[in-house]
Amino acid sequence: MDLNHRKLRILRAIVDEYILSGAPVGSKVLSQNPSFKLSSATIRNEMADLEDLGYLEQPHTSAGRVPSDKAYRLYVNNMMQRSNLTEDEIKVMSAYCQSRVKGLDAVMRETASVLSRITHYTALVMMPESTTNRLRHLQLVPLAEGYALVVVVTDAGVARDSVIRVPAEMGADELDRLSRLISQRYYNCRMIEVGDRMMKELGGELQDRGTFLTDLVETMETAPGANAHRIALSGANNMLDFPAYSDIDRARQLLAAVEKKDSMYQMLKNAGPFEISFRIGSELGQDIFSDCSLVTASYRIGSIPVGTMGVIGPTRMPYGKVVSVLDYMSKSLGSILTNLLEED
Amino acid sequence: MDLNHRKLRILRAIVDEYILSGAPVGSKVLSQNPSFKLSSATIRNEMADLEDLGYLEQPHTSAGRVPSDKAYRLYVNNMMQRSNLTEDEIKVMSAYCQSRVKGLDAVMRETASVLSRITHYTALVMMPESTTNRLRHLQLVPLAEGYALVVVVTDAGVARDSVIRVPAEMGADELDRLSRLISQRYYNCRMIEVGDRMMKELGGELQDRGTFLTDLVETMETAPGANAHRIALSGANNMLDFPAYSDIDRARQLLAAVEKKDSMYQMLKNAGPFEISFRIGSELGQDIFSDCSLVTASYRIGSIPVGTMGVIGPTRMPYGKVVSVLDYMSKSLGSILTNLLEED
DNA sequence: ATTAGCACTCATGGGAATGGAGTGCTAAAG
DNA sequence: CTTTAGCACTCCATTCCCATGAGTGCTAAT
Repeated sequence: MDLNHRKLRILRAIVDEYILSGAPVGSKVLSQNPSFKLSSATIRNEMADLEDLGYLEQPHTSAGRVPSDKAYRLYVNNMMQRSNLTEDEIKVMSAYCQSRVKGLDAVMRETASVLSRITHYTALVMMPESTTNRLRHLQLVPLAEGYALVVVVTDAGVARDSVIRVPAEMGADELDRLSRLISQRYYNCRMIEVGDRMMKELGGELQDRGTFLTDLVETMETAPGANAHRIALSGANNMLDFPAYSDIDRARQLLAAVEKKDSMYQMLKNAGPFEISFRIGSELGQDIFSDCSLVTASYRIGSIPVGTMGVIGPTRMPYGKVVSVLDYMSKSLGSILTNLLEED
Repeated sequence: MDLNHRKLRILRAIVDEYILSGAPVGSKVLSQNPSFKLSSATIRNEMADLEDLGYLEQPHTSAGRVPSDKAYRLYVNNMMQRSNLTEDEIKVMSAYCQSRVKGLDAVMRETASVLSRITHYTALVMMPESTTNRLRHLQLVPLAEGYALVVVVTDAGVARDSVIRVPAEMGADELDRLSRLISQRYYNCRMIEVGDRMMKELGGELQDRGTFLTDLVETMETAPGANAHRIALSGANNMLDFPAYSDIDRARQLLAAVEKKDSMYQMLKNAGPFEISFRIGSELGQDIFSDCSLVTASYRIGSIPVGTMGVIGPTRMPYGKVVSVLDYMSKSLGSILTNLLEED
């Protein structure tokens, strides 16, 4: 008993049908599909086999069959085909592409928003980060006495701000001089190297400034990609749309999980820099997401993958459609960023 | 038939009880309260009166009474008293106060997070904004040819970044020169004036740069408070905790409404710069929030109100507790910001 | 003015009955 | 050996009914 051609065809039909209807599919509806010239009894036998093989599950004795995670995995690997986008969808997405000239933050939020609106699922977009990030500019802006705002700009086109203490005797002039010095000397250096070099090369000059230099370096390093670990999220409430979460308690847990941006970030990160990748149900390794799948696509600046975007939906999502949308959006975002940030 | 002393006492007891239990309160439980030396029948009569006056409502004939919005309004105006904070709550809040030295963004998010964790409701915190915001620093960082990142820093301690086009012939040097010029010349100018002055004073020098100057000014002005219209939000999923939203459909609508940050911003804004203000149920003017109240508190930098924070919860929230928490948090945030940003 | 008493209303929750979808098995047909 | 028709069986979902109980409004007595 193995997966012969007929079993594959039946399995595929079941997955397609279940994705469409959301209800367990029985042998009868399949036998009515004119492309099968089989009776419901035959199909029942095959379905029993498929269940033994772990591809199908039965919610209860007298219900139809539901695909297992294993079945979805097989489906996305071998059976799925991308579906075409509708005109409406293309319209929304290309409108989004035109609306440039904004901060990176806004672009990311907008991307997530479009993704979730089109798919009706929850969208996650990781801020671009790369180990090859380079320094563009550093500015220390004096605030109250003893405090300064550190603004770091990298070639990822993002300003990140945080506040550090500075020795009281350092005035605006000196902070400005220092900003200029660092900006010039380390222009275009990789962020991962800047810290070390600063410690070595500026340590002498600043040795009587207490912990100022170490603080500054630490601040710069905790923002290695200038946006490390940040994600944009949109459409979390769409989760409530699908029936698996009609139980209010589970819904709450789910939303709470989604609100933890750290762990969402990890999920995206774990997906790796692949063009398209799938995590199905149990593969996500989190109980609360056992009925969900995460489909991700990485986006590139030039040819270097710098981030990942993804969609979380029910395991029975229309993968073909979602893949098409992600493909389109990741390329759009990539080209927007590339245009904006590429070395001249 | 007017609101004599006894009616007020009864009404107050009903509100207190209902806030505690969440179930319609009947005449019997009140008559068992030893502080009333009245039979349930007497109380029933009074309750009927209170219903006629619009302070109570009956979900159905044989249920107890539930306070109306009008009753809550009376309650918060005249009857409510602040409740003391528990040691745990104070511990959480003071821990939060100690964790300084972060970007403003992080402080705001943290504030919202603490608020929602303590109250178990949804917390909103408006970014500080003020018509008296002053420019600290402007930096134009060259990106790809023809693009530059604009970083605006105001005395609200925030960097805001967005991208604009620049004439191709303007090199890094010139952008830097211009940044320095603007930063110096307009240092400490009110943001609302900077735009006009720049147009007048720099128009000549930059007249052959196409729309560059207008673009720059517009960018700076759309960030008048450097953070205009931005809010931090936390604990939206707490909404699902309360029974009024156990209906999954309503829950979805609610979450969708909360996710619209614009309208949430407006709600905060409408509350005005009062120390504490309440919006109860229908007073919020949005159907979906008809079972919710918004309690807000403004926070100050020095003595100037620059923003508002608030908590959205069910109309039957423990107002006394929420007011205490908001009071504490708004003062904490105010002092954190004041320390950080006050003129030296 | 207050209260005891009583009839009445209505939401709630627990069976019991019903209908229907879908299965597994068996035996017959191809 | 494979396929199919037929049938008994299982289990869920829906509906209906009824008992229960909380709470009310009204009336008459205190």
